[in-house]
Amino acid sequence: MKTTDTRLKILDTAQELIQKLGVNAMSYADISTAVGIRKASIHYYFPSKEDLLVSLLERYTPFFLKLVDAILESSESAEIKLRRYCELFEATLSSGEQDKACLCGMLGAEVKTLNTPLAEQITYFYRENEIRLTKLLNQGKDEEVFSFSGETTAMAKLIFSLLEGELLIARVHGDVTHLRVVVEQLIQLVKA
Amino acid sequence: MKTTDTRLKILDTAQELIQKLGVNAMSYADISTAVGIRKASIHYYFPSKEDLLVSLLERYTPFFLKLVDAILESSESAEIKLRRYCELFEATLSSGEQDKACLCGMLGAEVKTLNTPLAEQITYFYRENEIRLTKLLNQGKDEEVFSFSGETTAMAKLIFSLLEGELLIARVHGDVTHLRVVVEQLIQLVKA
DNA sequence: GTCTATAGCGCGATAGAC
DNA sequence: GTCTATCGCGCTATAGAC
Repeated sequence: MKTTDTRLKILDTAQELIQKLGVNAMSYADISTAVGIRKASIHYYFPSKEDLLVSLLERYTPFFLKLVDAILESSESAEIKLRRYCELFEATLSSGEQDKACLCGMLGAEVKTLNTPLAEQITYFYRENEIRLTKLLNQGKDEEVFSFSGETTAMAKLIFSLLEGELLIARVHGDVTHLRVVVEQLIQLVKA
Repeated sequence: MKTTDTRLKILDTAQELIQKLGVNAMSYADISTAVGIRKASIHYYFPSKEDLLVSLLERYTPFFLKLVDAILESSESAEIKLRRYCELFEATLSSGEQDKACLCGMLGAEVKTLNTPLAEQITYFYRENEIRLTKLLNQGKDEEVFSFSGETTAMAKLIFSLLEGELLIARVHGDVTHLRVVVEQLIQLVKA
């Protein structure tokens, strides 16, 4: 149906704008231009900006976690799985017109300007990623393809923060290579 | 002199607000309230917001790099130096009223809303940190206190992105421990 | 469901008195 | 150097016609 189509276009555009510019630089005016409707029409679907952000996260988090779960449930080796996981971040950076950070990385930076329900949605995304990384790392240790000192949970936190940070920093450098180099180094570290 | 004093108070307040809220959520009105002067008076010192941001970076980068250089030039072991470097980030997170990210981490997230001179000041900060970390890591390898596979430059990039990312993510989690755990894990990795 | 029109506010910035 | 006053703009949001 046409109505849902508009809703989706609004969500897609809003997400792309936030990943590029940040929440506070994204406006209903920007969205309306890109989608080809008037500002008022956006308010029909999302009365307030906060409503829009909540819907955005309700869509983004399950979507991303499903991708992660698909990787975890595949029959690849743990090393390949970790590479695939990192590629999800690389794909974000270089998808579309490029230069996009993780939606939750961006929102995290500006979290102090958001209300608590939103903040909780963001921490949920972080936590669930750390959980899945822990699983992946444990599996790699069991398979004896990973071998690193320290706790797997600590290592999971490290990897997630690394990728979120890398997405922001490689973007500023204007250099996707930066991310690839770091991912390769990370793989070295977990295997060693 | 009193005039310089006001200028400094404006810079301090602006920096703190950006580290908490982001560039686009920081306003002249916020600064004026915190400093106890009127908006117009801020424009006397910094005609435009961009002027203010440039001055902020012209102060922040040398200040931070001097701290790093002091660590590098000390007579500690490479491990202690790396810990000290990480503590600079931890101090940022938990200084003042707390919950502040790195100034250049924040600006990096919102870089697409800034002009190129500013963007270059930010990449300069990143690059100079990576250079110093490379030096530190090489020294640790020479001392045989560090032992990790892969290039030192790649490892330097990894560490810097990790710390910048960690600052943002630990802040959202509202948990300084998160950063400490990750730093400890990092130390394990470079030594192993 | 999309539009025009507009309210109401906060923003960065400037002019000019003191 | 700091103030009051004000401009013009862009923002989120709402009312009401079609």
